[in-house]
Amino acid sequence: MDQLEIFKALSNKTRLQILNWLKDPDLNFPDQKEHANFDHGVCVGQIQIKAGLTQSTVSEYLSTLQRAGLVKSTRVGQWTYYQRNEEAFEALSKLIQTDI
Amino acid sequence: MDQLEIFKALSNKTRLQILNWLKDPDLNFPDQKEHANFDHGVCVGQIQIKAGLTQSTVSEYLSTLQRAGLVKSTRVGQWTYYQRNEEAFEALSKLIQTDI
DNA sequence: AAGGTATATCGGAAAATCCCGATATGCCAA
DNA sequence: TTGGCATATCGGGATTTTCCGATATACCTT
Repeated sequence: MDQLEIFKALSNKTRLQILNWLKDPDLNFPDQKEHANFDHGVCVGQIQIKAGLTQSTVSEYLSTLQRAGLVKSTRVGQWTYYQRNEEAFEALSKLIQTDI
Repeated sequence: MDQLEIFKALSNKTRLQILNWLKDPDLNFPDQKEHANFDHGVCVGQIQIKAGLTQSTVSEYLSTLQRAGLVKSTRVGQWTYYQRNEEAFEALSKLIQTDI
């Protein structure tokens, strides 16, 4: 758990929004719901549309969140699905009570 | 509580160290102990020495932490004492469990 | 009032981050 | 195997952050 890397990852409005959207894929990504379930999370393209930024930027942001451990990804065919890593948030919450 | 401002304030190694040092002034600022108590926290000069950065930088960092609500300051004569705002950390810990 | 000390603010060079378009990679279907 | 689609990576201009030295402000002492 690299504190600094985590806080840097959280220091961006869009990345915070993405994490928030991933809390409720059903609500925030209705389009994906028609084609696939959310067992592995939400695919990059859906997140990109919602974010309104370019594909490259969103892909990079998701990598940043993953390097920080805040999300995990699953590749299925040509899609990469991202979902929150809830254990990381619990750990971060506790870390703030003890280490920071 | 501005999430983004808080995470930006925490996205710097020195600022994280300062917050950590302020958890135990007795241990981390023995020099101040000889001249003043820690009722209002630690003065900028002591923090500056420990950080090994210039006075202006440390002053700026403390302002950043204060704007984020993570520390509070008290002016006494020519000294400004800074101390942690523990309520903010508790709130942040809970915010991560609910809002992020 | 004058000089000394502690802190805050200003201006700026260097480094990091943001976000883009272009391109590369990997997978799938025909 | 060729073309199309999803995602990742690359190169770079614009903006922000980092950290400095110089200067301003505020207070205290004499």
